[in-house]
Amino acid sequence: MSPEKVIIAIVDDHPVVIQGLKSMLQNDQFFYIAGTFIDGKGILNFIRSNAVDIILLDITLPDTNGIELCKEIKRKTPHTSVIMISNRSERSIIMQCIQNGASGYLLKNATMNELTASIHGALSGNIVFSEEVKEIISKPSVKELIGFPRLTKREKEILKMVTEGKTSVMIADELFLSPLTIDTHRKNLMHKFGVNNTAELIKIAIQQNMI
Amino acid sequence: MSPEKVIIAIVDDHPVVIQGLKSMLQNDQFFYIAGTFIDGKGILNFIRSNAVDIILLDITLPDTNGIELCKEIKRKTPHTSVIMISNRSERSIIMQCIQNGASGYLLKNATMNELTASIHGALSGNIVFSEEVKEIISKPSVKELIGFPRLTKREKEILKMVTEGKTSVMIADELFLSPLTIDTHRKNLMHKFGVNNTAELIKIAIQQNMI
DNA sequence: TTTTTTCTACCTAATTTTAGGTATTTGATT
DNA sequence: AATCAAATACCTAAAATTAGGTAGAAAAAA
Repeated sequence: MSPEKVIIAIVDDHPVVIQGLKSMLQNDQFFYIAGTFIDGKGILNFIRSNAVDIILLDITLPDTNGIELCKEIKRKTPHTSVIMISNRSERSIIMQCIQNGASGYLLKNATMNELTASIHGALSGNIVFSEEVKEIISKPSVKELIGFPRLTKREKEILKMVTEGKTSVMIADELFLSPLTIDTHRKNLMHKFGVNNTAELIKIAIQQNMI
Repeated sequence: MSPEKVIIAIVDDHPVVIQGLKSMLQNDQFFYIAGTFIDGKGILNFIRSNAVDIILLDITLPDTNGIELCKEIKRKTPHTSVIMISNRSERSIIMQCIQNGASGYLLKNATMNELTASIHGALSGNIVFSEEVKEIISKPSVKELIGFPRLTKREKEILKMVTEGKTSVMIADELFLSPLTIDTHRKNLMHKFGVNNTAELIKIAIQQNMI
């Protein structure tokens, strides 16, 4: 491998997509595909001992979600650029990825030209979007203008359990915590979302894809 | 092209997926890819003047949905086998496809082996599924067995207001009813859905698109 | 190392929901 | 006219949530 090549890793749980990306990128002599992975564990393990320039990362993965994984990758190897490749077009998701250090966001219907252009763009330090994504982020909806609050790990965990219909006592049992602690977290969650009861909390959480 | 080759067409709105399928199938000397299409119009037009053995068909397409398209294809060219390729794993969707004449259903995380095996299987007149799909169709979910309950007009109205975060008192005020009446309706709603609290009620209602 | 955030846990009290019922009235269907 | 589903309203009592705090320990960031 000549040193001037761009080292690329692909993370996607769909073999077809991996194959597609690989075959698209192999046409370009400047790209070298160092590895392909079907889950988060695989890529995290790989970057511990291998330098990678670009990671093409799917949002939905079997063992974790791409948004969290992106954060993790940027924390461990900040010099690696992450380009998200997803079929989710919700603005909130795109924004979260950028927040977590992603250098770009492409929908899966992106063309080959968009893909290669994005990689070159990301290498130059730009944040890159496919055409469709650009449109989505350019017009924030009224709802999203408020922005959704940033939740802690624990809060996300408890929010999920609340949407599953579990009571504070049940959650406390499951997490080996005091029910009073769960109540505090619920209180904080409602305060962050600006709502007054569980019903609104769940509705917003589902609408914002936070669960 | 030698006549004994299997003539294949691919329909998917994601260039990456098309590329992936193509590159997977090109390794097999018995397969000939006659065309790739990103929408329903394209393939319908193509089969008017070209014989095709197998169509790999995505569920989600820009101009129509794969389920209807499958029906249309089978109506026009019954000798062509359609294999659905989708990332939707809902039992109801899979069943509809089979109903509409599909010869198989693969999830997008299917392996290359599953793909080629499915094509050969479909050519032999079998209906083929990837492993994961087999599991899904073998065990109907509890939810689907029960089916979702029939709600009365009033119940739907109150369910909607509950999901908006309104308390029984607020709803009662708005509808000029006793709060106790609202409680009864909520009780009946929960009973019909088989849940124990508002959280589960809302989650199910949203998931079933009842609100 | 210092600072800040997050997680933990408690207090009191009011409000709301949930679980068992029962029962009358209204409106449609037979 | 009789019947049945739907809508209304009530009873009691337990369980759960919500609102207003405070505060120490642990973890992460600066």
